[in-house]
Amino acid sequence: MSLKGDVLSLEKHVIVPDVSDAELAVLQLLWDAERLTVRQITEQLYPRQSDSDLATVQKLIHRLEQKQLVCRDRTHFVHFIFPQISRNQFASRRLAETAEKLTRGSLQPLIAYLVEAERLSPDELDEIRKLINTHRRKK
Amino acid sequence: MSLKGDVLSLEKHVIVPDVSDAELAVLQLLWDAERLTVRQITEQLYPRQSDSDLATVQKLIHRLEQKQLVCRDRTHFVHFIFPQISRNQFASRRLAETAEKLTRGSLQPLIAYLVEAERLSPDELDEIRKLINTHRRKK
DNA sequence: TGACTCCAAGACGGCATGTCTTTAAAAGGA
DNA sequence: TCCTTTTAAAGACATGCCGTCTTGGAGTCA
Repeated sequence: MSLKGDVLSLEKHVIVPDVSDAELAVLQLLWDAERLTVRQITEQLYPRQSDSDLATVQKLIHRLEQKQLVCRDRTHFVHFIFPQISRNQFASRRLAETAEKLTRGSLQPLIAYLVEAERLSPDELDEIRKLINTHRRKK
Repeated sequence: MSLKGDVLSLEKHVIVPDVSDAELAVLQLLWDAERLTVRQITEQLYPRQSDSDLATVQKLIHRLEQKQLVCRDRTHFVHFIFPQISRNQFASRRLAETAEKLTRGSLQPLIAYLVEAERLSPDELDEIRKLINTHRRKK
């Protein structure tokens, strides 16, 4: 598997709004399933599935919709919810923004940590090495 | 300058509490200055320097102290405030925690983004390459 | 028609955050 | 010494966000 993908086509400086824990839980389900109904999401997050649980998920979806992170198919009575951003895009943009805030732009500490703390497999390290090399040649 | 340093001695899974924007502003000053008094911090963050501004900074320091991110030298009437964690440690741990939360452990997207989006200078890329190489040799 | 499901809107308490007030103690100058 | 200023500490407060819950209206189906 390659490290490349939709991450490559990212435009810079696109601000992605932050999300709460509950909102993130909804997004995670959507990223795994591609599209879900509010009931399907509630089934997985709130086993009780009470009326208010359904309403809670509706509210979370509504807020995610306002943030342009999900969208609805409203053609039918029961709406389908779609993620409007990929997990990779969301993660990388949020992380880049956080890094900017914490280190004033220097991303060295994070990379060093990731490499040294053995959070990356040998294969991943190899992929990164290749990425860096091809990137260097382009300059 | 080397990428290595205190980052290398990180223990894994050390949770670092998140901080608010105002708290981070205080930390940034402390990281630049090594140690400061509450008044010195207030001078830079609140030009007015009113009584309540002083108190606000006191409160921020107090909360940072509870989070073990700063400590006080209380031997004199006017306390000196010290950072208890380096900028690199704080940034890398917070970023790693965020990455864990967003990508469920896979850190590939982030690395790929950082490399491709040209958020790293040639020097930084070179440092990372060296890090990876020495790390591979150790295995 | 009646029972059920869904969506939308609003209300609500809890919590974090930044600000402000107050009090007591210490410091420093006249 | 006395008085003023400065500091630290504690608490009160408004605001906004977050997750939850209730309600009302519309659509679906037996």
